[in-house]
Amino acid sequence: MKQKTILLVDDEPSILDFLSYNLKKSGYRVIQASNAFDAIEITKQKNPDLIIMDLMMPNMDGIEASQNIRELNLSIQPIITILSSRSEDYSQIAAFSAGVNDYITKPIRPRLLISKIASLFRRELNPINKENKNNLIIKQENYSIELEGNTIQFSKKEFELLTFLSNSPGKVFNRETILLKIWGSETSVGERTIDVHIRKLREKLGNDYIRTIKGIGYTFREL
Amino acid sequence: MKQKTILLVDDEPSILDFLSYNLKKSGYRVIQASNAFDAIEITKQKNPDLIIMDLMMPNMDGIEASQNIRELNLSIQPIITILSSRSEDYSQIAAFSAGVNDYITKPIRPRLLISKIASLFRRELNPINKENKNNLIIKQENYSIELEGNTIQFSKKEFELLTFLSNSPGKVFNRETILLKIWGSETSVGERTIDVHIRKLREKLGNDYIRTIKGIGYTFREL
DNA sequence: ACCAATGTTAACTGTATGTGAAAAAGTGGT
DNA sequence: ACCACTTTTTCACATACAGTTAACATTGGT
Repeated sequence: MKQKTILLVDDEPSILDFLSYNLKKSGYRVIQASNAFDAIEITKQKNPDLIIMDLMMPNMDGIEASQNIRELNLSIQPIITILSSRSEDYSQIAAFSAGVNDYITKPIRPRLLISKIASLFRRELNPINKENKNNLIIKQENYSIELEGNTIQFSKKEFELLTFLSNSPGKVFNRETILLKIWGSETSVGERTIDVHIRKLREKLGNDYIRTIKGIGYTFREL
Repeated sequence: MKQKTILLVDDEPSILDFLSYNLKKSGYRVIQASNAFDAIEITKQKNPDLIIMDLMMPNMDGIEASQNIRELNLSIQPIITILSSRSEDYSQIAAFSAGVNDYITKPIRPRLLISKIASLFRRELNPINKENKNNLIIKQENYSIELEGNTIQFSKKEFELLTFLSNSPGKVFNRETILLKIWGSETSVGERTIDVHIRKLREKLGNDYIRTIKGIGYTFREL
């Protein structure tokens, strides 16, 4: 699926560069900010999947910034991780209540960081159900599924949308979120496009699987 | 009392053996696993009382494994303890939010470990029952509610109103406040609209949850 | 017992979504 | 480079439903 975007926030350029280099090498898209205010602005505009933010910064510290970001009430909440030096680790409790998801202490070991990030993202993926839930078997390989014995072919977009929804049965996704997750943050495609794809899915699956929550979005039927 | 079963999970055989020896000597039944996947399987099958798991393991780390185990929703939740070396202690926050009960740092002092385990078993009363207080579970992401086991669907406005009221049980909100919070400051919508929505909520939930305080407003039942 | 506040029902309406068809963009073979 | 074909997106119109209103019924506090 879509490449993950990470926002780095630190007032020390050397740390920004060091982290940036390591993260890019691992295939992430990286955005940098040198202070908390920029970080908040960028978060609004770019919807990063993960924010790694220094604790000590001039003007506004990472915890305050984190709180501000949570208060934006974005429909897709970024994962927020705070960087701190060992001596500052007393503030972990405050951090947690400010909406921080994780905590990393300096000095940073690149390999540990990368595996930690991977694990954070894995944890974000909701219950993974490629399983046979109600006769519906999803075959990743060839964009097809088996429904009550019959194999149904899907196009790429259809398949992505279907698996995205069905990976979190019951959870309601708004259009904004769907666009971001399937199309990515760059693309600007009309919202009605989603409807059309939903319709195609319903055409193939029948009307029982995808439900519309008017004013909110779509959801894959629970159970 | 029944003999307690402890599941040890570590990729280093030497640690497994070392711990195993000490625990068995203290009268515990010990099962070993060398990776997280096996650990999850064994947990399903053997229902250990306590799991002691290394933090750093290939493929899946202890915190992730812990989360996976919690998500199994076993009727008897094992106590989960994470083993980590001193230098990794930044991850404690992530650990606790993943359902880990305790944390042990290497190097391990056998006598300390044994007494710690004993104390863990003593406070065995799992306070992790945030479920069914008043049988009503609000699933924010699904725009749905579980009431005594049944899932009930709500429309957007209904859901907003319900969550607003139920977030402050016992507190009485007047119509003005409700309008402001749910409809916003701009909109001018007749006051009777609220009544209609309240009625729809009561239709779905029964009359026991939302109470009218005549002349003042509405309140969600306390407790 | 009164009457203002709230309950209830059904009809109305605007807007979000459904739908068909056609344009645009992508893909692969010759 | 071209064509045939598939996928994706757009557009224009139809429809359904959530949200609202209005009209009437009922309640409960003074």
